[in-house]
Parts: sequence; C-alpha cells; structure tokens
Amino acid sequence: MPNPFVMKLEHAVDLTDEDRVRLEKASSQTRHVGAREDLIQENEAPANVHVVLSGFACRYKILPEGKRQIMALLVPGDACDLQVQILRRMDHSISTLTPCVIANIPPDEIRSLASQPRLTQALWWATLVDEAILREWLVNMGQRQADEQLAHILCELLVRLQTVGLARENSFDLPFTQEELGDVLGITTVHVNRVLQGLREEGLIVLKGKVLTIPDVERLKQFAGFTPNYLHLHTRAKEEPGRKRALG
Amino acid sequence: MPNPFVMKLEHAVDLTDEDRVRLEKASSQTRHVGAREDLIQENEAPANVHVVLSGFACRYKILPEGKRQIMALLVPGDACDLQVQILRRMDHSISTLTPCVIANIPPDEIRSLASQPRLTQALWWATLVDEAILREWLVNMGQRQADEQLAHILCELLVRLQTVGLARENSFDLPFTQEELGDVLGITTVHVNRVLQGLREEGLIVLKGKVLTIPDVERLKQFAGFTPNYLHLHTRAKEEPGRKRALG
DNA sequence: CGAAGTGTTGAAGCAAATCAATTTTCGTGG
DNA sequence: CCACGAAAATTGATTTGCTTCAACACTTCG
Repeated sequence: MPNPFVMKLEHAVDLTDEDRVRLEKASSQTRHVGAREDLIQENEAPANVHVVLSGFACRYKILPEGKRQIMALLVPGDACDLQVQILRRMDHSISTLTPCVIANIPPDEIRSLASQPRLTQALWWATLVDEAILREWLVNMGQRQADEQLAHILCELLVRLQTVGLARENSFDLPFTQEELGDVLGITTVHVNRVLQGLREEGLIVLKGKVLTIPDVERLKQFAGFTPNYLHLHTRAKEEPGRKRALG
Repeated sequence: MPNPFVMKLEHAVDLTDEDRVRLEKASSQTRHVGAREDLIQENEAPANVHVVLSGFACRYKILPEGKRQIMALLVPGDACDLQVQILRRMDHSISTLTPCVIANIPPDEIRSLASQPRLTQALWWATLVDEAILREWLVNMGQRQADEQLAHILCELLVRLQTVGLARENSFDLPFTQEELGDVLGITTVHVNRVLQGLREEGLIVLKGKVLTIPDVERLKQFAGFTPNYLHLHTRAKEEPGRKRALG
C-alpha cells in the first residue's frame, strides 16, 4: 500500500529511494482514530507531528457563541504541526472528520529527517503550500458566492486527492456531512443543502451516496474560477524515469 | 531609528547583539517605493526577500471579474517571500498601500543569516505567525459579521503595531481608504462606511483624519472576540534588561 | 424497531450588495 | 493661496443571498 505522505512529497522535490525509506520508517508508528475525535486542542503544547495516512481530518476553531470554523481540510499525506518546536502552543484544534489512520512522528525523528536538506525542503514546502491554500480559501470566502465557493473546494479536493492516488479522473469519496461543509464555507447547513441542489440541477456535480462525480471537470473549474497554481505541484515528478523531457 | 524587523524578531527568540547587527546589516539595502506600487506580481519568480521597514503593504489576488481580495496586511517589520527558494512562483501579488521603505535581502544573505540556528528559528517563526494570522482572518470572514470583523482587524493592528513601536497605548495611524478596508474584509465600500459609522456611534472607535483611537481597548476586544494568542508573542522580551521578573 | 443524526423543504427576516447621487477631502498647478 | 479636478466619503432606495425558524422525511444503526 503506497504511503500518501511519500507520494505527496514527491511533488515537492526529487526524492531518492533512501529518502522514501526514511519517510516510510518515520511514519510507521500509527494509530487508528475514530471519527470526530480531537488529535490536539487549542492552547495545548504539541508533542508529536501527526500525519494523516487515511481518512479526513480538519483544523478548526470554535467561537464563544459555539460556532465552528473549519480552516483546513487534511487529507491523506497531510502533516500537522511540523513546526512543533517553533510555536509553543496551538492556536487552533485539529480533529478527525472520518475514522483515520494517523502516524505520530516524535520531534526527534523530524529533526533527524531534517538533517537531509532535501527532506527539510520537502517538509517546509508542505507547510508553505498549506499557507497558500489558506490564502486561496480567504479569497474564496471573501469574493465568491456560496455555490462558486463550494465548487472551488470540490475542485481543490479533486486535485489534492489525485496527487495521493485517492481520486479517479473525475470522482472521489466525499464523506462529509452538510454541516461539516457548512463549517468549511462559513454558511448554514440549510444553505449548503440548497447550494448542492443548485449545482446538481446545473449538472455540475453528481453526488450519489458519499461519492462525488464531476461530469465535466473543466466546466466546474470554470464555474468556480479554479486554477491550481496555488497548490505548487511541480509536475516534473510525473515524467517516467528514463524519459527525457526534450524527447518527450 | 530602531529597526522594526529586529524589534519584531525579538518576540520570537532571544537575540544576541551579534544577531541584531547581522539583521540590521542584512536589511540595510533599502529603496523607497510610492503608494500602490507592486513589489512583485502573481506568477513571477521571486528574486529577493522584501522586508517592510516603514509604511503599509499587502498581499492580494485579483479575480477575473476584477474583484480584489487582500489576504494580508504587511506592517513595518514584516517580511515577504522568506521562502523564495522553496516555492518557485508567486501565487499572489504584493503591493504597497502607502509609500514604503523596503529592504531587499538577496537569497544568499538569507542563507547566511540562517547559518545561525537562532535566526533560522526566528525567520520561520515569522512565517508561521503569518499563517496563524491567515487562519484567524478566515475565522473572521466565515463567522463574524462585518462590524465585528472590522473591529477584530483593528485590534490586531493595534497589537502588531505596538510590537514594533508604531502604536501608542490605544491609537495608531490608519492610512487606508475605505475601499482598501473593503478589500480586506470582503465587503463593499458602501458597507465599510456604514460599519465605521456604527462603530463610531457605539463609541467603540474614534477616527479623526487618518488616526484611529480606541477609547476602551478592552471593550473593543470584547466586541470583536479578539484574543491575541494567535500572534504568538512571547512577552518575555518585554522585561527590561537587568530587571528580574521576581522582583518586578 | 425506534431513536438519533442527517437531509430536505417552506416562509419570513436581515445583513450586505447594488445602483445612483451628492458632498467632502485632497492633491496639484496656476 | 485659491481654483480646479479627481479621489474618497457619505447618503438613500432597492434588491438579493443567506440566515433563521420550524417542520418533516429519510437513513443508519444499535
């Protein structure tokens, strides 16, 4: 079974076989976590780095009035708190959305990985892409209406899941409740429901059970104003070994 | 004249005098930039690290329809593109809002600074705090109404400017137009105007000329739901030299 | 089977957008 | 220093995207 953490970092740098082995080994201590369990809470001092190996998780904050904002969706391959050593306390919480397999990497292990500059670079790349995604989400919330916003998130998920081999050409598992989607978009569940219906009626998406299919990916991207540049996926990793670009 | 870049990083780590000298020297090559000029545009490959030494700048994206979302306000002491080496192309643009003095630090110089682990730590701290601010802005846009949102940004600016010595106890220069504030909050200028009037009528803020005064800081923070934990300011730097905490 | 969680629908209300003027401030050159 | 034009701020009337509240239906699973 391919390790999504390794698959993701392949998009950051050219990993060697040794790098891959080290990453696999570092993420080999895993635990299974049920749906809707906190991995860490706001104000805690983080101990380990977590890496999602399967399932979906999220970063979130709860306001005094009880409202929740989800600030990031974590999919397999995503790491949280790589920066454990630098910021002392969490300013937000992290929880699973579905049952997950989570790797726990102790800080020492991370430091050891980081002795290899290529891996340092890869890990910081992951952090910076997280930041770029946050910026795009901010644009999404500030400037787009709910239907475009939702479409945009779906386009992003398609691409992110494809890079770790968890989405097909135009479909993937979408196991979120409408309430969870609402907490991502900052809208009510009632409105999520209506927006989903709208997208379905337009033929932009098909949502059957928990599987999302996008009949015309280009059309949905167009509708959402989605461009994947902010994901910083260097597609050179796609070239097959032994094949030269100039001859391709 | 104190260097705001140094002042800011004092909040991240305990700098030595040598660190301070190195940072000052690294940011000594400056240039003056007029208001509303781009420092770098989306899709460009960044060459230098920029540090704002005076004035205000911002990160932003423009959508095809022409709408602009400001994703970050950069105040003196803030660096942009510290990660030059890692992400190849900008996924957003950076522009000044007011006339600015900008330090240009070549990548080599940054690498040289980073040979000192304390400074590496300080620079990454700055990047991670930027990310934390983004998360808070997302909460702001998703869950708070326009008046609370605006109040929240003002509280944040007060604190951030105080850490670089550019705000008094309860007031600071706010040289933005209402259009710019609208692009920060994701609302129209008309609504910014009405929201400002609301805050004034409530006595929460006084805005005369370009100077903002907050009559009761605690009250505004309360109204906005502002807590500064996400700015990760370790206040130990506040102690005066030679003065022991236990005796203070 | 029943209960809880999730999804769906309708009606009414509200925050913010939109459209369109008008006034005030500001920067610049005469 | 004033005059002018442009930018910024302000106001009013109308519309709309989304919320709120409330009820009901479907699904899932112990």
